[in-house]
Amino acid sequence: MSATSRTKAEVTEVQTGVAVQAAGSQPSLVEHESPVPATLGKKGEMTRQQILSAALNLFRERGFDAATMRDIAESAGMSLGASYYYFPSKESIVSAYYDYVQQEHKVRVEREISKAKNLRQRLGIAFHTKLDIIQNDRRLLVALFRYGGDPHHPLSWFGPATSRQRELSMAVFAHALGDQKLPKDVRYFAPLALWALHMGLILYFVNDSSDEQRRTRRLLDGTLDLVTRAFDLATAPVLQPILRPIRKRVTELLTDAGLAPNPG
Amino acid sequence: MSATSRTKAEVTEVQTGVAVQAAGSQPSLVEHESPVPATLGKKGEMTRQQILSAALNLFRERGFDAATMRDIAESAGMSLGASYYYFPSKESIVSAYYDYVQQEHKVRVEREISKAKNLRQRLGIAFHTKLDIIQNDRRLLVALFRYGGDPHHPLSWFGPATSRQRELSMAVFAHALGDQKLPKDVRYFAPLALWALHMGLILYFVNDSSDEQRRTRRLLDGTLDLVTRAFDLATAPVLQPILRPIRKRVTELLTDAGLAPNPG
DNA sequence: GTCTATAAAAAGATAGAC
DNA sequence: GTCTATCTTTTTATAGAC
Repeated sequence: MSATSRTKAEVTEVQTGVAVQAAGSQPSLVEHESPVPATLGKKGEMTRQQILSAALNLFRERGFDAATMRDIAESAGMSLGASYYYFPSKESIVSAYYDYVQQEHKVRVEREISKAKNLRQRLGIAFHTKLDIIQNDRRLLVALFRYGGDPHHPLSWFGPATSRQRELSMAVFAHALGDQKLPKDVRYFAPLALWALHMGLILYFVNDSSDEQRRTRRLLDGTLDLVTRAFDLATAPVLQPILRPIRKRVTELLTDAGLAPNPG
Repeated sequence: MSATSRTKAEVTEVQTGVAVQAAGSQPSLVEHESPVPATLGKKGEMTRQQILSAALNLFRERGFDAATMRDIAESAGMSLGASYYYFPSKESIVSAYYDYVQQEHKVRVEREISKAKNLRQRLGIAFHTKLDIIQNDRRLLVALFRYGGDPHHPLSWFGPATSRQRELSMAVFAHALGDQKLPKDVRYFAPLALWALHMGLILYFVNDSSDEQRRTRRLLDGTLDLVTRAFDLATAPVLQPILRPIRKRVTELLTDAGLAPNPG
């Protein structure tokens, strides 16, 4: 379990959610395509962060449904109408959170990836840091899965509205793969496969009631061992006569299914 | 909590919801376990079917969210209160639909499985009949995925409330496997794997806007070709030195993750 | 037993004053 | 930018007719 040794300070940063974000390298965690006035003054930006922070705390405490906009507004020390001024809907708060998660994931992986000595460790960092970031947000993550099956909903994982977040996430996994020697087709689809795997693990994670979700961590480590072995097998010369036609077929299937990255 | 030994008074209490909140538990789950209240007379059963039918039509037309209980009741030719007498919530209608799907799936597979001449064809029947049944219900199926990530919700795929449906579904896939010669561990986890695969395909299916979802059908056929080949490889003697330790590891992982069927 | 009619409450969202 | 007041939709619950 390599990347799981978060310091307390870092965890606290995640828990407050607002992420003190040392020296504004990025403008804001919360620049979604939401109709939020781009012209938020310094004070307005503070207020927005207050609302976001209060909302995330409430989501963590009692879940997405049970936390009402009235509660959020009150907890942030303002009126209901004021909070709607900053977030057009309850879901847009979740979207802002998700943007934050992606940004944080990218930053952490880029920071820690150099410590890894092989593919297994790089994958470990990519996956474990993701879980680290969302460790305390299982009740909130429910809202992210809620619209997964609804292709027309703005928060659907498959919809166009979240394509940016999806691609960012896949880019992180691609980065974690590094210059690993892999067959061309494997390399091409690996980020997608890893993204899908990580979504499945998050689904398990959300449902994992074990202490600090250690079960998910064990499952993850075991799965990554197998994934690494699979990558090894994928390059083993003796197996190529068997594997190459299979890879070819898989590539055709995924492409025909419209699942190829960067379509068109 | 035995769903079969329910007195009439208890059922009424549950359905009106009075005793539910007092107890603080989730007795409404019994609705999922006994989809048709035994206390309904012949006429009542008709009425229930009317409501179910009207609801499904509306769900298909405008989706789960847009169809209100008032619409459903009106479409079924009765009052709001009457429909609540038969279904304690909108979601319980979805649950009834899902019960129907399972039952229909079982019946169809049992009816058609004898036509198949090999494993590939048996799997084809198992998967395609499932898609046949839900072919026109993509907008409705959204509601099935909605609570997938919420372990405490009665309709969560992973929750105890839906375990019966899950096991029924896996049993159908196990039946489709027939007496296919497979390693013991592979056979043990195959129904779970096939169930998971079929859930993933349904997720794709729901998001598939191609004509009559032909894309999903193609993806399914290609995937089943690969699955069949995988089963072949799993039994190929020359590959056992490589595969056996991997299978062993996978078995350990799934068992430790609590994903083994018939736990305990 | 079965159903009608209606009320009350909750929560998301908005309008307009300041 | 922030507030108060209000709207709208939906669900839960119940009284009581037949």
